[in-house]
Amino acid sequence: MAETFGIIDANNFYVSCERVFQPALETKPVVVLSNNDGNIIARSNEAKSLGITMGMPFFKAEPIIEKNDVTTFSSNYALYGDMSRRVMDTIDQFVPALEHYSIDEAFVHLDRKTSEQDAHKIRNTVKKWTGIPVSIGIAPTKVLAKIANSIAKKNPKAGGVIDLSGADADKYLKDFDVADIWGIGRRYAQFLKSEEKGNNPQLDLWEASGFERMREKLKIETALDLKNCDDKWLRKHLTVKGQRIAWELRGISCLPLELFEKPKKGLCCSRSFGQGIKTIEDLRQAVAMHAARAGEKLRRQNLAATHLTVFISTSSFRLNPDEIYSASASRQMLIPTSYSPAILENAYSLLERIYKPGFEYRKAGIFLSDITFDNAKQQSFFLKVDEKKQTGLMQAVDKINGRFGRHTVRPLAMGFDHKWKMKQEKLSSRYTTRLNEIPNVRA
DNA sequence: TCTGGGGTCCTAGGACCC
DNA sequence: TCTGGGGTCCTAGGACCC
Repeated sequence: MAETFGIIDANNFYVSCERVFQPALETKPVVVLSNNDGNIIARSNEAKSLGITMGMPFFKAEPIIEKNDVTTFSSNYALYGDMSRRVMDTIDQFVPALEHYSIDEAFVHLDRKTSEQDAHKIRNTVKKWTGIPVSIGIAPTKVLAKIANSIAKKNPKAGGVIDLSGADADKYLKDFDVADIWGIGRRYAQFLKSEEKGNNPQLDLWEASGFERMREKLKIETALDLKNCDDKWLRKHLTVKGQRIAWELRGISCLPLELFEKPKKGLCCSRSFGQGIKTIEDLRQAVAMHAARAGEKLRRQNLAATHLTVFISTSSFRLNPDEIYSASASRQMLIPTSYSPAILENAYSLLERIYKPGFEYRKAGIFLSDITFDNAKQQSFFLKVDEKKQTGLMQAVDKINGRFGRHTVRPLAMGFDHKWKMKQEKLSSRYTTRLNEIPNVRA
């Protein structure tokens, strides 16, 4: 029997998290900024209607923000991560299967007969227990459920839930912009909507012999257009992914629920700096921090990595090409490891290879790949490591940092005077994860 | 002055093997 | 001098997601 999918998606999630702890902001315009207070990454509906767009650089939005008294927050991932866990735990109690798709979205299976009532129950409970408002889309496939969800968000009358399982889905699809379909990005949307003949010599001949020419591009504007699109054409221009989307629009499920977290294939720690830095000493500190973070991430998932890449770059917004430089170097380590000092040592020597004086660097990072499970890793014949000691040391470090906050224990190499540290001028408290930042309530 | 930080999947093309 | 048809693996690049 066909399944029924639901997608449960928090409304303006980061903004909603902030509002839970500052209810006075409920009807006010609010935005949340990316790391380094660079771009706008979440907006309340009030902020959206002021014309603040997703991804807008903060300095460009600043005039609107000043003028309309928009409340602004630096991003507080400790808070959002914890709120996300609460939302997911709540949903989990109501559904037979849940895929934790992103920090603010879960795909679920629903009982077809009671899906709509169940959705309302989930929505109300999540709001009551966590304070976070969510919208729910229901449909026989994930792509359709995403569309239902997006319609639910835009129509206050829907009460936060739209069910597209009925036979009249086309009624919605014909008004749904192809650009807003899950899996269709800017490039594909532009391509689909264009109407050009392209340059196919075969078709030239065809046309020359008096037949009407088939178009290379088709002017596909809506979800309904894409649903009715020719499979071969789609496969050719949008690869199998495009074809799957069309099938999903037709109600044929191609994308199952992913119930188990797949082990990561690569792991990246990088950050741009609050200000430009020039010396290799400062870069070393930043790289040391990323090495420590990367080790921590690996250990938390019981993974180990063999391949290490270090990269540094200047700002890409520089106008003078002489001031732009970016480079990376990588190496295969001898054995898969999650031992921070080993990652650090390798990262340092890679950094030496790519550093060039005379540039103002804006970003550094490391990337780990060739990732295996820690207990399955292959030992090197040549390298004898006292693994027990290393594991013990890292466990102690992780435990202390978990209890007292990140970087309580850290490599000395990280230094103390962090010129490169990220800009976070409007950070809210970690209300839910730090005892000394728990809110006080006067009753 | 000021522009995020993670990830995934797919394909084409080259190198190499028999 | 001429000349084949398969396969695998790897990488780079391009698309997408939140």
